[in-house]
Amino acid sequence: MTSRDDLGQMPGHLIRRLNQRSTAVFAERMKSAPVELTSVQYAALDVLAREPGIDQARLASLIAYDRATIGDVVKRLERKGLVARQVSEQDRRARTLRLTGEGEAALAQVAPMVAALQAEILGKLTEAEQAQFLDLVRKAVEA
Amino acid sequence: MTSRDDLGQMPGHLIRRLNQRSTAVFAERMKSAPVELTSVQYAALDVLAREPGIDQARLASLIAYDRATIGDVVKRLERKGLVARQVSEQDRRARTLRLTGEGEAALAQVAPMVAALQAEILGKLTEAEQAQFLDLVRKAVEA
DNA sequence: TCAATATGGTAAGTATACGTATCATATTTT
DNA sequence: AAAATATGATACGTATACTTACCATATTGA
Repeated sequence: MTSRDDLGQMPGHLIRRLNQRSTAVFAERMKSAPVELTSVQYAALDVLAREPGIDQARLASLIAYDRATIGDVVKRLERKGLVARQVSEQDRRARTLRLTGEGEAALAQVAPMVAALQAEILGKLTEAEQAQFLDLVRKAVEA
Repeated sequence: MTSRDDLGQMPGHLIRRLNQRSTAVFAERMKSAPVELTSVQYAALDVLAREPGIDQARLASLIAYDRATIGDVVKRLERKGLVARQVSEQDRRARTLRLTGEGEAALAQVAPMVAALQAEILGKLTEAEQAQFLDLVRKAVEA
């Protein structure tokens, strides 16, 4: 054929397709949720439940996004009434973030669904393979 | 702590971060390339070199994207002068795609860099682990 | 053959994602 | 304290990504 490597064997391509599958499964399952969230929005709510009062920069660093992206995500969560934003008293540049009551409720309702859907993302693998895979990914993205 | 699963252990989150690393490595290496391509643009060129004359729908299916996304990708490649688009004679709805001379040259220059960068994406893993990882991903995204 | 259906492409809308620049405010350095 | 630097947030630009709707053209079926 050609001397070029097959695209379908390249890590980058395979990883992209797996991520695609992951987001597709997430979106599909969320269709039947009381509050429809994207996976990024869920991640943000999850972190804010654990660490209320952090600012956007810290939120971004905790879920590994850049500030610009998180700004928009938070804006949408605020518009949905799930997150409240407030100018920090210690640092007037920063906005501290908190879940609203509605945000807490949404997270509580959605969390079990999200936990359940995780296995489906790797549904083509046996349980042993899933565990192995997760070990490898954790190592691959390690700081 | 809480009863919720740790985000950092969830497949979806880990896969997203790995994909993030993958695209970051790609973009970083491309900065020193003669023609700067995104990974999707590279994938499109690669497929068109192997199968000249296919239309956008077929291209989309071969690299696992939807038609709308590929439409924009092709538009940008056409604007860069790397791909030529032509109304199909067999099917007037379809546009057949071909690399231009410039597109061929760009692909030839970039292909070795792309092949080389793949190992870096999984650079935190040993070679044996990389092979293992790829086997698992291939199985996970299998049709 | 003509209606029903399917398919290729585009348009519009939404949501990521990131780089760079800019502004406001903090912190550090001199 | 003034200057230099760093940092939080936003704005803007570019590029994915996917859904739904729509138009044009093909194919299928009655």
